[in-house]
Amino acid sequence: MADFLDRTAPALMEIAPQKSVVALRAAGTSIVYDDGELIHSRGDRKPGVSIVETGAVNIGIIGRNGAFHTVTVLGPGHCFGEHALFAGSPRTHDVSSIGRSTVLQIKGARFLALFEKDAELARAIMTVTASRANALLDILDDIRRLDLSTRLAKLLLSFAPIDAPAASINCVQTDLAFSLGVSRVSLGKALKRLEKLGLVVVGYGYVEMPDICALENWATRNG
Amino acid sequence: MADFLDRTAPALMEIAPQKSVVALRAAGTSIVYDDGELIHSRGDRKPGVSIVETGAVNIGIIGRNGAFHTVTVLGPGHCFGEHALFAGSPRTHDVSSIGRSTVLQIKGARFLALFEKDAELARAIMTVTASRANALLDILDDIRRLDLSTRLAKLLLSFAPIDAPAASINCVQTDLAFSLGVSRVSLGKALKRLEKLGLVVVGYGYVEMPDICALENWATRNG
DNA sequence: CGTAAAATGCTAAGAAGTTAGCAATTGAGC
DNA sequence: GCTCAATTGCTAACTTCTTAGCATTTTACG
Repeated sequence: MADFLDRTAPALMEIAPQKSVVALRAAGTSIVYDDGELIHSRGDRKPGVSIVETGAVNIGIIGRNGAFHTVTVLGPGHCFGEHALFAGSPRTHDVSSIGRSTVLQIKGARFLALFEKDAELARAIMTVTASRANALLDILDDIRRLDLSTRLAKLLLSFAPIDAPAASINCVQTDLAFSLGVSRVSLGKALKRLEKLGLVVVGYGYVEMPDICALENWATRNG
Repeated sequence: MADFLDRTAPALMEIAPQKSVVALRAAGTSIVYDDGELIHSRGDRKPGVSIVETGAVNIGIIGRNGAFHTVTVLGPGHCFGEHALFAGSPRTHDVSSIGRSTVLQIKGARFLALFEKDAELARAIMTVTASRANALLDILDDIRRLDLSTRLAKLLLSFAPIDAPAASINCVQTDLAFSLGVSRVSLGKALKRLEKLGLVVVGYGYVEMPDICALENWATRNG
């Protein structure tokens, strides 16, 4: 399940200039994590920036009942930990590995030193953070203003390749429900509403959007 | 109605070193706005950073029905517009003046030039943005995980002075409902629940927290 | 002081979401 | 090809929130 922050915001390693990428790699240590292994815990006070090199990581919170509430999933090139570093707060989320992953770990002080010297890196990390804040504000607005079907349509559209006239995405309803923060039952109902309107086709492990343009128009009309 | 981003995240002008503050003032133009005057519109593509000098501004979205959905209110020292500038996106919100306000307007290119030269300023704006992203993530998590009474308790606590044993805050229920994105009826019910537990006292235009510590404990137990 | 506006309190009907559980369908792997 | 786990579809009872409306209380101010 790739997710909104991974898609809505650019990856640090993709927008940073080559020389900054090299400097980051030199400043950190690559660590391999097994499936499910905990990378950081909420409350940790040892700040640092981590960058996914291979695989993917799950950012979320472990609730009191032990269930993991996923906030987002980050893939290669994406960074995390910079919020806590710059805000000076303890880590706000638990991070665990999805499958086997490689993560570049850079100590807080090292990263800040690079940030001070390298204005291009500074601008890149600022761009990532600003884009994420934007995405979060959007989601918050959507939750307040739009009904579930519309939010679902927007989520599905965010998975579609740009400029494609139609698309089919592989996903299970449980994950879609997670992303939107609702139950599977509610998500199923919302999907059915879209299906009745002819905007999507629901299948086992996939959702098709036969006319992305129509879906976009519908979502725009509602929001 | 001061609001969460104003309280949860530091103000740029307060954490930036004096010399950066001076440079920012020199780089921008102060403009005075009347009550309700529109400062920026959602969709604007002319990027720039704005800093509130006096008064306050309302960040929000004007819905299709014409109603203004407030996202946050920013007071003196706080900046806005940097998301759109760094993310390279059009402005995502409408900004209007609350009462008469003075806003320092800095053109995008000028701000970026300062950002490149002045690492301390870069760090300050990064700190503000990271703190805001943190706050937004927290709110999103809360919406998914906590019931309304608990979220209300956390909101009220965010208005209380630090380390005070008790507090009374001036606010109308309509504004609290807005902040939490719920109706006034639901907010009233949530307030009543807290009142029955003896955690708050509700009055006309104010809410008292006679025992902040007890309220904090209760909110923590629930979330 | 008296009045009007603002704010709160409350009700009722209905919409939407939740949990829990079970049946039916699909597909992956032996 | 069969089996079984994963996934989807659906129902029912329950909870929460919404809208709409009106009564009551409080405050501001002429």
